[in-house]
Amino acid sequence: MLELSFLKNNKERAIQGLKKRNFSDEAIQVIDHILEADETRRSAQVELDNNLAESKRLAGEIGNLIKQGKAVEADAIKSTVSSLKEQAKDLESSMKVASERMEELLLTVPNIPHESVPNGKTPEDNEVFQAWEKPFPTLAPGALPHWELAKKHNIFDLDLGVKLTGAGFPVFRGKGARLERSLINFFLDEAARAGYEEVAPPLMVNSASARATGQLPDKEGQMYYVERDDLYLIPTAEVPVTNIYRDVIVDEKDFPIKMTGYTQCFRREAGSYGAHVRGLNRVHQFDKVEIVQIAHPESSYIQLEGMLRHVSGLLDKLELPYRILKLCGGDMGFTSALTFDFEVWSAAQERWLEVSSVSNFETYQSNRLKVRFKDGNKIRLAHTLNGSALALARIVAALLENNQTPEGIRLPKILHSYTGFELID
RNA sequence: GGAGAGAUGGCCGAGUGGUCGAAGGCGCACGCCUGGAAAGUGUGUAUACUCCAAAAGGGUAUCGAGGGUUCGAAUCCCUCUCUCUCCGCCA
Repeated sequence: MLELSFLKNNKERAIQGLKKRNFSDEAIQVIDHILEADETRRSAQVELDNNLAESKRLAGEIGNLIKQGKAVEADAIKSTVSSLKEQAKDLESSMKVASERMEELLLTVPNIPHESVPNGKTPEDNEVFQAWEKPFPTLAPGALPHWELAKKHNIFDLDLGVKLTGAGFPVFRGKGARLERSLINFFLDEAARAGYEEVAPPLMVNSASARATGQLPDKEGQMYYVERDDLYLIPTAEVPVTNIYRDVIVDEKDFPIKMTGYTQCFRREAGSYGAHVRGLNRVHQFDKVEIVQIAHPESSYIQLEGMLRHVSGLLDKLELPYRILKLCGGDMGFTSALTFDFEVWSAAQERWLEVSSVSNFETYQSNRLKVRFKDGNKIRLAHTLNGSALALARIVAALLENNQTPEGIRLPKILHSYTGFELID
């Protein structure tokens, strides 16, 4: 949620930002509506505050009069207070109506894109920030997509997942399960080396947490919901890990706060079916190591660059061809100010697969989370950032496809000590 | 799941209807004292919204959450949540 003060003081910038997100002129008027609602709320509050102050003063007077035994005078004032109280009810409700309307509208406004975000409407308009300069792996004729390789080498089984649970829940087996676990350990070890504190959070969160990181109300349909206990299965570790700092006033000395967490992620992915989601390309449950930072506003973009380097390093070590995209205004997530996507080349499918999304949310998320720090006497919102480092399922897909040989799948060197084998045959 | 006890500021802990955003202590910050430190001592030390051009200084709300009684609630009543103890169940 944007800060109201930002809209008040930087209205023109906000308008330009929404234009970059392809808001129509009509839709942009939401800003005026928000400011109007705020104006209404404020004037109602001033009146209410004055009313309550007067009631309080009179109530104190009544106390004194009663002590002095002047019951008649006290009763006279009581009726004044009662009528003040009647007015207060009305003022309170109009204040509530206005502030609810304001918040409702404010929630419909996405984050203002960073100035470097390219214009555009669709994924085709994303800017290639770092291209892959080296050659792609060349596969022997008859190379298989990863779902075929999975069957051949007994790495994972989607049909078995259907039996146990339903479509989109892969069952990893044998060396496939070991590969999965190896990648998790590798990613966590690398994150620890880069200074991220490891966190093993709950896989279910309450609605307050889901609201604070922005999954509610926007993405309610994307999360699995356990009605009986009013809990949501997390779609990403970002939710519980970032919420560690909900309502916390951070000591400035502790910036940047760096945390990493491995979790399974659960996504309903309602309405996405078809060939492009075959195999591990899109599943309901997958493993992911997430990196999260809470940073000082002045240095959050430096931290973002560090996160990009971290993710690049992982892909380099896994010897996977990848490129980095800077997302355009139309393709960026609702809450993000600047997002870079990492895509690995999936050689048999001959397509790029998104394996990481690294974003700076500036204060958009922290405004709902209330992650703040003291800047002198002022309390300011911190910046939050996060990125996948990395999402497992698609990495596995690319590793299988790119490294297939007639003898089997040759794993990159970095994984050998984790897996205990070099070849999946 | 059953029975009981409890929830107050960064922490501990007073406060059972009036001037209580809340005693006292600890912690923390700054000053005095000291050669330096400890001890001692003085001052300050919540958050949100809001008034004021800003600062200074006001106002309102907040004592787990929500509702109610009352002129007035941390204090009384109701609902919910959470924590602790005992029992039951159980990786």
